[in-house]
Amino acid sequence: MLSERRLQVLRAIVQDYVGTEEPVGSKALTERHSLGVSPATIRNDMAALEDEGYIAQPHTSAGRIPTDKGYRLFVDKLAGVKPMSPPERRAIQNFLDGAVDLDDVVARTVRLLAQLTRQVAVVQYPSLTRSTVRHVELLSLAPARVMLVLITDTGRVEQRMVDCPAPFGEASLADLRARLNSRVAGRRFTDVPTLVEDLPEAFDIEDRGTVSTVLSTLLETLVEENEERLMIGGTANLTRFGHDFPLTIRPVLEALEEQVVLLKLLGEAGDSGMTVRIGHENAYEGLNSTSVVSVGYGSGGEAVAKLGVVGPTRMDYPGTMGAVRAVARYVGQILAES
Amino acid sequence: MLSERRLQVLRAIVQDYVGTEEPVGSKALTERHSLGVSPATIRNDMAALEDEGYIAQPHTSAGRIPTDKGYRLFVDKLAGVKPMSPPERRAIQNFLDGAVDLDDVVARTVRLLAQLTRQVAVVQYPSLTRSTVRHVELLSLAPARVMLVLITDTGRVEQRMVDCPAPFGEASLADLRARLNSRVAGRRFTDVPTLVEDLPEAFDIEDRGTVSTVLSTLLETLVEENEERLMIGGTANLTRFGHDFPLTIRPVLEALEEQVVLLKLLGEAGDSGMTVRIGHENAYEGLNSTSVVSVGYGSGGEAVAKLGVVGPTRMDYPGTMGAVRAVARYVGQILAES
DNA sequence: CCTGGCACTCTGCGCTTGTGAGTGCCAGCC
DNA sequence: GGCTGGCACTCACAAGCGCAGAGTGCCAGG
Repeated sequence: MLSERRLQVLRAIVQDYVGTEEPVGSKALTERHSLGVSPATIRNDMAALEDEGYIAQPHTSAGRIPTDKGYRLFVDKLAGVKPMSPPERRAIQNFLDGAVDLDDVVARTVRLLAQLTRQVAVVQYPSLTRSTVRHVELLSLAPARVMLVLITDTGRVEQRMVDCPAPFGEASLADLRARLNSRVAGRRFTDVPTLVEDLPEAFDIEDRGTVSTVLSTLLETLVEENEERLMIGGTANLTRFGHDFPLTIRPVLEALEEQVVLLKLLGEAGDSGMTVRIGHENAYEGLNSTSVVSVGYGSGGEAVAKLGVVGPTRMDYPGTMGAVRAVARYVGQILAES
Repeated sequence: MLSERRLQVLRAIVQDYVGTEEPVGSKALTERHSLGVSPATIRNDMAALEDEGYIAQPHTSAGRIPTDKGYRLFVDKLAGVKPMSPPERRAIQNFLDGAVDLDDVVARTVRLLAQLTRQVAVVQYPSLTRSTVRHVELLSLAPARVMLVLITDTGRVEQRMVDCPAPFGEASLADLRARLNSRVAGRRFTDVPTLVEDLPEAFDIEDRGTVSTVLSTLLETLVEENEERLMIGGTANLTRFGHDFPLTIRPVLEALEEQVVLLKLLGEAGDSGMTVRIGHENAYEGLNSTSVVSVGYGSGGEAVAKLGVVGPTRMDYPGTMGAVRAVARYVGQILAES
């Protein structure tokens, strides 16, 4: 177990390193923090911290930098979440309030997060599977061609073309529309399959094929869109990384383009509360030198999707966590209102 | 006027420089291209080309590299568009054919373009203003709350909530829906305002307020969405730029995040045919060391939006132009089918 | 108008050296 | 037992130097 002072030393190292981006030595530490002991003592503490794996030296006879394990301890025990200041909160709210539709909400959220944290922001669109159906609309575009439009409670809209096996009258279409909506409107997406199971039986034999086709397209939409969408922004902030660019930045950009990777990343994060994944804690190799701070957001008490930021392991954790939490909270409010 | 051989020399310089990324000297030129003259002669030609501003030396006594003006001449006079090979064409078509909806078409196009050109790809969503209305749907969600859904011929869907000044019956709504569609379905977006101008007059006095509200929301949607959306991809390819990263890559990433800048960029490009903007020809400062190759695409003969790639001025112009043209062509086909 | 030759000018690389920050360890002090 | 000052040691990094190589411009001759 580490003594209180050694924890203080670790905290000081993390703070200084985050600020200066340079390995921090024992002398500098005593000068910048009033620890009440001499550099030599700090050196002993540092040696102990290094033995335990919390800090490391880039080269012999250089200062120390925190390891992933060191950051982990810092985040868990030594640092809180820095709340946003009232003016910042107002700015967030004002900025998000101007959104006109879901796309706009997501786009604004990404921009906001990227600006606040000066890092790369990732925002997942509200997930279909956890949402409920607001309305299903069917439009006849041609005698045997129907457009299916699905509207969710979060304002998301999906549409699909359906080629019917047989012509389908306007009256039957209206009938199907009415029956469909009375069954699924307001229900969760996951419940839809069982709710519509026996629907074809209510129709004349010649329409059943078409009804089945429409329904299976609807179910497909639910499943397919389960591969959810997301939006990223602030990639220019990557250039603030170390100056050892190409090697660092490349895999990160690649990871960001692979939405699958990102979705998995967000998915793995805990369902409630904020999750911080530091360096090698990220399963994806390209993100081994980055940290991901993520949190769920939602219109009610329940999370419908996640958002977060990706930045260097050497980041301002309290500030970043504060910004992420605040943004998630306000986005949830906006969604609840619309 | 430049002699034929000097043009050949310029072409050779561009090709070699694009290939090797290093300034090319007179000796190397004679070795790699059979120009039939000695290095000394080439030197004279180079001096002439430099006087005319087509090439430049990074430092005294280094090889030459093409200037923006040099690339311009190369693109205009010395190089054609390199057509895609049949297997490549098939691959493009196969890849795009798998798309399930408009978002997917755009997403796949971006990926494809980025992979083919190994550069940053930009694809604009089919523009609303140049599209036609396929259908307008009105849904009553609450007595005084209507959802407006606009579906375009390119498959794009926009929706808006409308808060009505007075409760609006299901019958009136159906009436409005029918009248609205009979007027605007199949018409161009730009024509809609005049087409619906006198519509409120056809309704009872108590409904007119609501009808006007709905219509003005519709018109707003048309205008607002005129600020069009786009998707970008392949930013990881930026890391293949020079090794003088931070300075080069940063402004480019920033430009790519500013959709406004990109839209302007695409907008400025000629409406028909392929446009190549080289280096300083780009109005936006951050893109002064990049070239943009763009072209319109559309479902019919007419362009509904544009797509293109952003890369270093030192790019393989014939290959890039070939890829951009081929992709645009196939995307147009896909859109026409759906 | 082309060519070969020649002197000149740079950049880039490898080498050496010096400096400074930082460490580890030890003996002494409280 | 824990803290402190002192001391020798290690390395990364910057500066200075010399050298090789690539490339140029120019000129005289074919």
